[in-house]
Amino acid sequence: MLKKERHDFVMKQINLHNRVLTSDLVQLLNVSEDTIRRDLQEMADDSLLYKVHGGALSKSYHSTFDDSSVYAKEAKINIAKKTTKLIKDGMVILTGGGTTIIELVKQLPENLQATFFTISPLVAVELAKYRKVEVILIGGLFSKNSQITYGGHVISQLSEINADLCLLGTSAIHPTNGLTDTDWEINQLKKTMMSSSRKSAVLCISEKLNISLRLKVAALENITYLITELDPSDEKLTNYQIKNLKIL
Amino acid sequence: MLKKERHDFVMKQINLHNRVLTSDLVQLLNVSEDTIRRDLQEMADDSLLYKVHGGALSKSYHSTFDDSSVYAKEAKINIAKKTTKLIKDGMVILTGGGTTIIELVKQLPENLQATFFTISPLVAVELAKYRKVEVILIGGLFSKNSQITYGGHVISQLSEINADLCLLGTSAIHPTNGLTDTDWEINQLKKTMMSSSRKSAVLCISEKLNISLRLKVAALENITYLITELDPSDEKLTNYQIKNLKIL
DNA sequence: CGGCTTTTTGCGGGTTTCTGCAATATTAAT
DNA sequence: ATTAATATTGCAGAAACCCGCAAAAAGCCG
Repeated sequence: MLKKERHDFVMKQINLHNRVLTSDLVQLLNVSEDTIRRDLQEMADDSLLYKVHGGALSKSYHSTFDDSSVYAKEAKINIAKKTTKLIKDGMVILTGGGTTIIELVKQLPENLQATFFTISPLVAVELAKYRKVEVILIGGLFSKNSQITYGGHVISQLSEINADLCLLGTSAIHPTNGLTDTDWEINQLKKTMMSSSRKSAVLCISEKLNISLRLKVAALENITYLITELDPSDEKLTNYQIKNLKIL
Repeated sequence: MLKKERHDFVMKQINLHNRVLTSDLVQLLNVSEDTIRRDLQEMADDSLLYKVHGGALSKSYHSTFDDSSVYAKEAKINIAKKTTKLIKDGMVILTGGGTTIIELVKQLPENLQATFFTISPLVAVELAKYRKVEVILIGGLFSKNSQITYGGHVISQLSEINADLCLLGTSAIHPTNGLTDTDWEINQLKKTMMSSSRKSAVLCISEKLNISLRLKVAALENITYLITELDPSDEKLTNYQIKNLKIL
């Protein structure tokens, strides 16, 4: 293995995962730690990556820190962390799009082994960073607004899936009106996704609570998990305490 | 063993394995290390390969990863601008993935009204910025390496399309061996895409010229346009001047 | 053909690069 | 504060490299 080949390999890993661990590289490339460290050092000198204790990070990842533009990021990370507990090895999961879901994907455990169906290209790209995760992107018309695929073709493919868990972002949720939305297409998609999954989890920042929109997606009774950044005992959630709905 | 013969031998090895070791060549060709080194040095001067400590690497291999920074980008923008002239309102276009294609999409005229089918989520996201462009993302298994969808499902959907123009990035192109690739899946995809389109354009930075890889995608005769950053009259392109292939 | 130049090739010896080891210091985490 | 993981530093052997030289091979010309 030539030095340059190692460097290329490292770059590939970094572009893929946004980070590398020294110890992983030692195993993968079968050389000593010193060699890896020297490699990383050199590449850092060429400012191809950002070296840190234990490995290295993607340069772009650090400089493109306008991730902060994601609204209510803290809350979403909190939600994401709770949600990961629902996800076990071997599961088949169906997901929509949205920043909340993307945040969730970033929080998944490194070695998760699962199958994800998604209608969101961005979620697919993010999921692809996990080695043991199989990603199936459901194709169809591509929506400019919501950055997901939609239309009859998508619906028909979704309806053929049999997933363990369905992860949905939220437009609005209300104690009596349940899950609602404004866009008819998205409404259809969400309905289909829920009926294709045994269980469904609704990821919802607290601001979306107690809002009701025009189109009904599902009644509270048909949701399995409601996940917010609040403590499950928070008083804002008392109205949602019904049988069959687990609040996390 | 004449020098020229050695050089040819080295090129063959490099096209096959993407790399050679000085020590291997010494054994295989039965000459001294110095001779090999001199050979590699000369070939590197002619920029036929990339010389490193211990051997040499394929030019294409090397440039795939990290050279996407500045120099290649200029070339890609140049290619993109030429390619936009092929694209007219009302066309149905099929595209693959890759940075060259992304660059192209960024250069499209603001008010283009066309239909794009693509297997690349990133291309889809980029295309979605154009108001009058309809984007259909073809779904299927999602490849972690190449960031495109692939597999039987994709192939079967591609084969149902009837496009006006097919835009392909290039792994390697060669005067006699035509368009080639290393990955079997991608090979299949490109073949299908070409047969689903009336015309096909190959976007190719000049570094990828005169390189031949293992799997054949198409003969030069079956390509409609070859687009590089060079002037069409550049001598590097003379070997590609055949009937039916328009060089831009 | 015989001398002349040029090219090619191998060799010796000195230099640089690469890589792993060991001892020591630093950092992260509990 | 203690411990385990990770970094740093210097070193040494091996491998690869570079440079100049000279012999052999090939080309050139009268």
